[in-house]
Amino acid sequence: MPDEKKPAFAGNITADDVAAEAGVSRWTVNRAFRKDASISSKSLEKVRIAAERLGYVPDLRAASLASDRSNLVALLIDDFANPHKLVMMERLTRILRREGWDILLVNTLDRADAGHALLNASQRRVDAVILIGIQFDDEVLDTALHARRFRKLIIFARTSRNPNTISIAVDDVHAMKEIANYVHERGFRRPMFLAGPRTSSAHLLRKETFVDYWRQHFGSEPETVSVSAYDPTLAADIVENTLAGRNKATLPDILVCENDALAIGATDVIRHKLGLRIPQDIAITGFDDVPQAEGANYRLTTYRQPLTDMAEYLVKVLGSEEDRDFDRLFQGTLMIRDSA
Amino acid sequence: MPDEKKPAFAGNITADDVAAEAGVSRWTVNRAFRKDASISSKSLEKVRIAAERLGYVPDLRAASLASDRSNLVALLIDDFANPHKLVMMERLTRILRREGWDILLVNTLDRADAGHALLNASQRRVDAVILIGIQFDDEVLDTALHARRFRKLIIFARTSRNPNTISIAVDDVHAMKEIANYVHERGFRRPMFLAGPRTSSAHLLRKETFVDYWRQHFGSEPETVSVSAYDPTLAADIVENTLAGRNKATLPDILVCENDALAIGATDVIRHKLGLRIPQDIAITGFDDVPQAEGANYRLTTYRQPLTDMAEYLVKVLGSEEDRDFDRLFQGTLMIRDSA
DNA sequence: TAGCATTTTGCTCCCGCGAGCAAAATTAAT
DNA sequence: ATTAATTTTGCTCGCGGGAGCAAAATGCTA
Repeated sequence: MPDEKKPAFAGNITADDVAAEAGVSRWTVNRAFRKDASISSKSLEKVRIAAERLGYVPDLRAASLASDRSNLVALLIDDFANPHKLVMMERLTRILRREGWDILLVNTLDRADAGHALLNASQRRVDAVILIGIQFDDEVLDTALHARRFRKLIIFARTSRNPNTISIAVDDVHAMKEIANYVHERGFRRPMFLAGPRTSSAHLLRKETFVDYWRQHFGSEPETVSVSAYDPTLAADIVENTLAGRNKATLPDILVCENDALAIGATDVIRHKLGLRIPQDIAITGFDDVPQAEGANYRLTTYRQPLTDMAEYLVKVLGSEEDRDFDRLFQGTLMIRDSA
Repeated sequence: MPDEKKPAFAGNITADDVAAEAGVSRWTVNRAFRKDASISSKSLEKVRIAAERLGYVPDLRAASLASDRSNLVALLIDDFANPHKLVMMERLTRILRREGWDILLVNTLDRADAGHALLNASQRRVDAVILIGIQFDDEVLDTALHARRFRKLIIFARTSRNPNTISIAVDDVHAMKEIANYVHERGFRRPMFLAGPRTSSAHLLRKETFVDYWRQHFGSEPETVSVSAYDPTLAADIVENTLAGRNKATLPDILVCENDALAIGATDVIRHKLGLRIPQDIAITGFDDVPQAEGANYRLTTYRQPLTDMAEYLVKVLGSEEDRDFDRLFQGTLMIRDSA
């Protein structure tokens, strides 16, 4: 007694069924669903009609198993408190899907979990792994690569020193020098650098570049403070503790932040807890250009990463057979707004 | 001439290789990697060692093909401008992964794309589809269900009237009544309701509930305004256009927003463009309790959804064989802060 | 219309693993 | 020690489709 009111679970319709219905062989049916296959328009039409009637769609697991191509990429991500992650995901998922790539999303809980996350992806036989998390330092990457079961490992929006990876990122060194120059030009003299987690080796680049460049060109040694995650809430706490009780003389005149997540947290606390005005009492710069940076509330001077270009480049890399590893740096744009 | 400096692509090691290495049969190797299988601890150990040496991990595509269980769920999402989506994704991915579910992420570009997105998921033979997008109205759902090739269709964080779906959501009706009562108690008399897209049939519930309840209990008819997406930037524009030029008498005394994304955009523009104080000149309430709602900048009075409980319930539903469809409503919590 | 080149179709043999059963090995009971 | 009960192991067959080749069908030329 079939349950009429509920749509049936149609998982068991196979190419053989369609073949029988259309009066062709199974292989002709499969060819009808492959874009490069040689098939006459007549049988294509017959198959289309039969497939439509039966509600058939090819099984990508089986296709993947037989062809050794999954058309799946794993996206390993963490750091969900950072609003920029949402932007990156949107851009990547949109462009990858447009090019026919499906995405396996893996939330990498912490550094110890990174290996499991990679293993997870391996078992699905993904064609490539894209890392947009921050937990993947060189040590983790090495063990991951040891047991690599995917063709490409791509680090997105972060530079990597590891020779066996492909990295697609903005040119941090160039960017931070541009920021440093801008800050100095605008007359700021006592910058403080607000950095992310110390463990995040790749991002150290921004801090190091800024501090070294400032020291060499403008003499003084900038103060630096570190937050244990790219989380506005944590940044707010640290900034409050660091700056509370300072007076005009001891307060930095600008807070240069490693990214917008930190800058946003800092802005909130500086205005509402410390009661200071931005940029008059203290200016702020960020990095990433998240959507809210442009809004009326923050008007944050920041550095825009060309995410769309980077994502387009990523799909090009995925499509190419070239398996030589390399890095690719993009140039961003300084977005000057009211905060500095 | 093997390339020594680069880790090999180890995709071709199969259970047969491990079997030969360990001196057992292929099936014993596979059993060693299944948790419910009957295997002696001696051969388990032998297999573990051999697998470790060869770098073997089972192929989940093949396992899925043979067992008709993929342990994969598709997560269909859109509306990336809404910060609450990031929170939902974090919670869902964390809990699903903990329970052994892998996630296929699909960015549903627009309403017309919804069908393709579902098809996409079908072809990977996912065990279930989770919808956290807003594009899925009843019409789209019906065509989706027509060709259903997955066992469960779950609508998360939204109620659905469709009888063939499972929905897990917060009790919007109860919530909006609670908000309406609170607003009235605090002495507000001229609320304006800021709603999301008119097409989003499910969310209409919040607006309708608030407006009807207010009219019935407190006499007056609240003004309502609609924004075409849950995007703070768009909300800001609409609010500015709507409220600009109004004086004390014509200005609403409180802006009740359908969710925090709208409330945040409204807050920014009310403060920085219209130059009004919150809550003295105009108060604001939201819905969702996104992380920034608690921050020093917004201090938003809003309604918290019990996301963790909802996600835990979701994995329970996924695990059960029960395929009767049903809805489950959760009770949230009114978070009273400074904005109202 | 014959003769040949070119498409189109069907087929064999895999891809890597699981269900379910029969044979073998181990353990328990008498 | 012998037999029965139980666990462990190996095996056949199938999951749904792809690569690559041979057979069949079609198009083209003279």
